[in-house]
Amino acid sequence: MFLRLVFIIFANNLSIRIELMYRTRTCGELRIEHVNETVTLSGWVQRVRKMGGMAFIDLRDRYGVTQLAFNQEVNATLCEQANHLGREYVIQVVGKVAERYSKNANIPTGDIEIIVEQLIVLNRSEVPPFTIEDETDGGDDLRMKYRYLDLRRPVVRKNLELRHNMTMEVRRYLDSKGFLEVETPMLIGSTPEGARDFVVPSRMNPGQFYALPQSPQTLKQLLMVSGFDRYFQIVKCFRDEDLRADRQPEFTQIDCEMSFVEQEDVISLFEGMAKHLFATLRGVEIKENFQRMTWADAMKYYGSDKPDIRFDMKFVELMDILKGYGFAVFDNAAYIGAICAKGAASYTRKQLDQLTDFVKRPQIGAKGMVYARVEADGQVKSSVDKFYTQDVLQQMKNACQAQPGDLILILSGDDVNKTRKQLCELRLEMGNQLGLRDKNTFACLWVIDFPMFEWSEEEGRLMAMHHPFTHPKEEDIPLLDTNPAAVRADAYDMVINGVEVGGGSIRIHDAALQAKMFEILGFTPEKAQEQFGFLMNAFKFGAPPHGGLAYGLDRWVSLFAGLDSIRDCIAFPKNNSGRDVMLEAPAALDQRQLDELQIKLDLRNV
RNA sequence: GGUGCGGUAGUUCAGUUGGUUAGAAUAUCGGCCUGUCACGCCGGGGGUCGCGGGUUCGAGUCCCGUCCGCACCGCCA
Repeated sequence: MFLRLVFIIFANNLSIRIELMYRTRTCGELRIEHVNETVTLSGWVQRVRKMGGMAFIDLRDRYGVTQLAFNQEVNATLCEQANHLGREYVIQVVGKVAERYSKNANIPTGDIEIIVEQLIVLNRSEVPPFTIEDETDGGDDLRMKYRYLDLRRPVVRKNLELRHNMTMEVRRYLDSKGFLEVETPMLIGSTPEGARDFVVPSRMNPGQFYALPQSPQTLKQLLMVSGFDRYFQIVKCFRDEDLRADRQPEFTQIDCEMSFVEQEDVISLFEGMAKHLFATLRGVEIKENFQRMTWADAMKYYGSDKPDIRFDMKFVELMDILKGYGFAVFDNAAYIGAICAKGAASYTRKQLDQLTDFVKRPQIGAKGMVYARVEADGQVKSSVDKFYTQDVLQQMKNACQAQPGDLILILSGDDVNKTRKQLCELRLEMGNQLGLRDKNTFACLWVIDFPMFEWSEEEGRLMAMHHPFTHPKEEDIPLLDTNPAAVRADAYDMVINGVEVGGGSIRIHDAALQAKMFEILGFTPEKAQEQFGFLMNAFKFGAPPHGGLAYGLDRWVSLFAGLDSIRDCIAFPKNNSGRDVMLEAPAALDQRQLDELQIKLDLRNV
C-alpha cells in the first residue's frame, strides 16, 4: 500500500494510477482501432454463453459492455473457469483486444472482443432475484427492495445520469447569471400553513421538535434581506402528505430568489433557464416566448391550473345554446361544457359507452355524458336528438367549431368547478386515445394571475393559494379590505405537458402588508408574531423588493426522460406508503432512544 | 380517510362453472455443443396459491376479515 501511494504521488495523476491496479480501460470504450492492445478490464458478468469448446462473457460496467472470448484450444483451464462464472460475479481480466469474426452492430464495442489471458474473480454473487436487463423480469416492489441491483440496469442508470447532467446545467446557467448557491438548514421550526411537516424530536430540548423544511421559502427571503441579491439551492424538501406517482415525501427543488425584480424579470430569467435545459439536454432550440395564460382562462378553457396544451380541444360553454328545451339534465345545470374531438365521429357505441363509464368512475364522478357526431353531410346526430332540433344542434356545432367527422362530448353539472374538472379528465383521456400526448413533444406554458386566496371548507377560512408571503397584484390591494376572495397574486407556475414543473411569486417585503395578510388568513397578531416574527422583524430592517421561483428537479428529469413516475429518476425512492422497502424505514425506535428523547408512545388508536 | 385493480414456482404470469397429481415462460442446476451475442438442444429441481376465518363432500377459484403493492380521489400553502 505504501509503495502504491509513493508511486501515485510521483505519477502526479491520482485517478489514472489507481485505475491501473484494477483496469486500464472501461467496458465501454474499446473500438476497432484498439486491436492488439493488451488491456485490463474489471466489471460484472452480465451473461455467460457456453459453446462447449468456447465461451463468451458479456462484461458490464457503467460505461458499457465488452465481450470476453475464451477458447479451449488456446487455454483450456481458463475456458473451464469461465464456464463456472455466475451472473453478476465481479471479475478482472487481462487480455488482448481482437477483431471479432462475427460482429455485433447493436453495441458500440461490437467490432472487438478480448482474448482473455488472465481471469481473477474479485467477488462472487448470489443469483440475483431478477434479471439485470433493460427489460427486467422484476416487478416494482422487488426492484425497490433490491434497488442497488436495479440501479445496475442501464435504463435506470441513464435516468440518474440525466439528473446529474441537469443539475450541472442548472448550476452552469445560474452561475452565469450571478446566482450564489447557499445552503439553508434542514432542521427548522414547524409552520402551521401548508403541508404537514416531518418533525424531529430534540434531545437537548425535551418536548420540543424541529421540522424538516417543506421548502426554504422564508430562509431564502431572509437571504434577500441580507443582500445576497441572487440565491439558488438544489435542495431537498419534505412534505408529510400522501404520495402519488409524481409525489415523494422528500423531493428536490431548484430553489431560487432574486432581489429588485418584478414578475417579468423572474419569468424571463427562468424561461431562459428552461430553454437552456431544453437546448443542452434534449437538443431542442426554443426561439419563441412561452405561451402565457391567466389562471382564470386556464380554468375556463381547460378546467385545470396546469393544462396540457400539446393539443387544443378547449372547453366550449353551451349554457346559452342548450338550456330551455326540456332536457331536464341540462335545464337544471349550472354548467354545460363541451369538447370537440377531431376525427372521432367514427367512435363506436361501445367506445362511447366506455367513455361514459370513464367519466362516471367515482374518482371523476360525472353523472353521465352526452355525445354528438358531425356526419359527412354536416348533420349532427346526438344522443339527445329528441330534445333538440337540427337548428339548435347546428348552433352547438358552430360554437364548437366542429367539422364533419368530429365528435362533440358534453358534460353538465350543478357545480361549475366540479364539472370543469370532470371535463378536464375527459379531455386528457381523449388526448390519450387520439394520440395527442406524445412524450417527445413539449408544450411550455406560464400560468399567471393566480388568485391570492381560496376558501377552505375544512378550515372555514381563506387559505393562501400559493403561500402567505405572496405579493398581491398592486391594483388588487384595495380589495384586501372589501373582497379578499377576488384578489389576484403576482404568482406564476410553469407548466409543461400538463405537469407543474415549477412556480413562484413576487413576495411581500413590507411588514405591514405581511401583517395584514396574516390577519386575513385568520392569524391573531400574537400568533403571527410567534410563527413568523423572525420574518416580519427582518422586514423592519430594509427588506428589498424580491421574488423567485422553485423548479421541481424530479419532475423535470421525469419529463425529459419520458418517465411515468418520478421514482425512476430517484436513486432510493419511497414506495406508495412512504416506506423505504430496502432500508425498512420508518421503523420503531428502541426504548433507550425514546427514553433519551423523553418520549412516551401512546398507540391506542393505531 | 376513501375508490379501483392486483397478490399462484426465484421472477413475470395463466389457471374455465368449485372437482384427479396447480401449468407456461424465464431464471436456476446437470448434460451436449468451437463464433455466440435474447445462442441452440436434452434433462432435473423448484409451490403454506399473501395471511386468518367461513360456506361446501370438496376452495387457487365463492363469502367475510386482515396485511402488502400499484393507480387515483381527498390531501399536497
